[in-house]
Amino acid sequence: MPLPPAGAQPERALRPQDVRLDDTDHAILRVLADDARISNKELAERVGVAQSTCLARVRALRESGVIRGYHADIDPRALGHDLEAMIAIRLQPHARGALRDVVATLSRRPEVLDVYFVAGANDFLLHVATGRTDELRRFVADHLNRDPAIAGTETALIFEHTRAAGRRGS
Amino acid sequence: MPLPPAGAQPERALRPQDVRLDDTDHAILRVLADDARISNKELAERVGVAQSTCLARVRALRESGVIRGYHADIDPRALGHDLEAMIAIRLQPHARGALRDVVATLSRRPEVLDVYFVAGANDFLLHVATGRTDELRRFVADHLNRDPAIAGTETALIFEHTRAAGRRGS
DNA sequence: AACAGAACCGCAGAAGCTTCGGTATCGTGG
DNA sequence: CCACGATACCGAAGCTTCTGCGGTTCTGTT
Repeated sequence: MPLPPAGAQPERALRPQDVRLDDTDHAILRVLADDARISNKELAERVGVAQSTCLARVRALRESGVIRGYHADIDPRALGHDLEAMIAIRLQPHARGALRDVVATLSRRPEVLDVYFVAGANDFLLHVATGRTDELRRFVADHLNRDPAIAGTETALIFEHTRAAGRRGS
Repeated sequence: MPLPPAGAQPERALRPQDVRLDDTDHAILRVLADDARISNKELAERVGVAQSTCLARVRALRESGVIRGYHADIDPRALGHDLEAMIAIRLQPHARGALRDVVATLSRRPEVLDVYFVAGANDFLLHVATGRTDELRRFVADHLNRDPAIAGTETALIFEHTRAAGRRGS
């Protein structure tokens, strides 16, 4: 993968789907997807390139947007969030234009983990985590049912959530 | 948070929901959730403790299971996965006992990103990413519809997926 | 075969990591 | 009220890693 020009970052010169990745890039991504805190030295050894080369590759992947970020995976239970749920939400037909605003507001709530905009009967899904059932009920009542743009919701409790193979570098 | 005894790791002495976290721990988690590749030195400065203390805290959080891992967030489009979907799956009533096996097999597929076990009409949700619509159709046909344990599926294409506030450290 | 451009490597100064001994704080029991 | 142990914190220092740079190799073109 070519390094970006030395001058000011193009920021978005090419979209991630247009970037050409070779085997070394794939190996780097696979390792970092599994352990983002690995040292550059060990990463370089594992993928079989020099440390300096490896560092340049990782930077290029980061700047081109292929790597969107590095995140610690925190157990929600440790934060007092023992309950997770997936909430499917339908908007009022006339309110579709306000979809972005509705979601932006919801995204700022600490209970909300992920937002999925979907096709079909529902407009988007909210992955949320709360302390207990009454807290979840309150979230749905106060922030969803009260909003006139929202036509309906369907809440499904999550018993368990696991990251699968695709998350660990195909 | 107390460090585990020097001897062999208890591995699971206490569950994440029982761990007591103080403000420093919360600050550490907040920073690491946002940028897992930050250096220990800078992390220590941001949360206002010595590097040595910070390192001990992070290790304790990791070993107690509060931090489940560190992962690079890879744009699926860079891997040739331009299409994401959420698939709701119902099992045959008599096949509920085999739920674990069904999911374990599916989890190994590179297309599968997340598995959510849920309550309600559906038994679990699959968050998947594939190259194109025909690849998604093939996945559903070959791995879901063909399985006799699976009673039905509902596929919803994902237009966009964003991480919300709860992912960035309450 | 000569050349240009890109990618890679090793090196070395700079920066960061991690262990260790010492200190402060807190709670308990004499 | 003080001695004591346990706990957590800090600073320092040796060791490791990081990272920019110049030189080299590789690849594809003319």
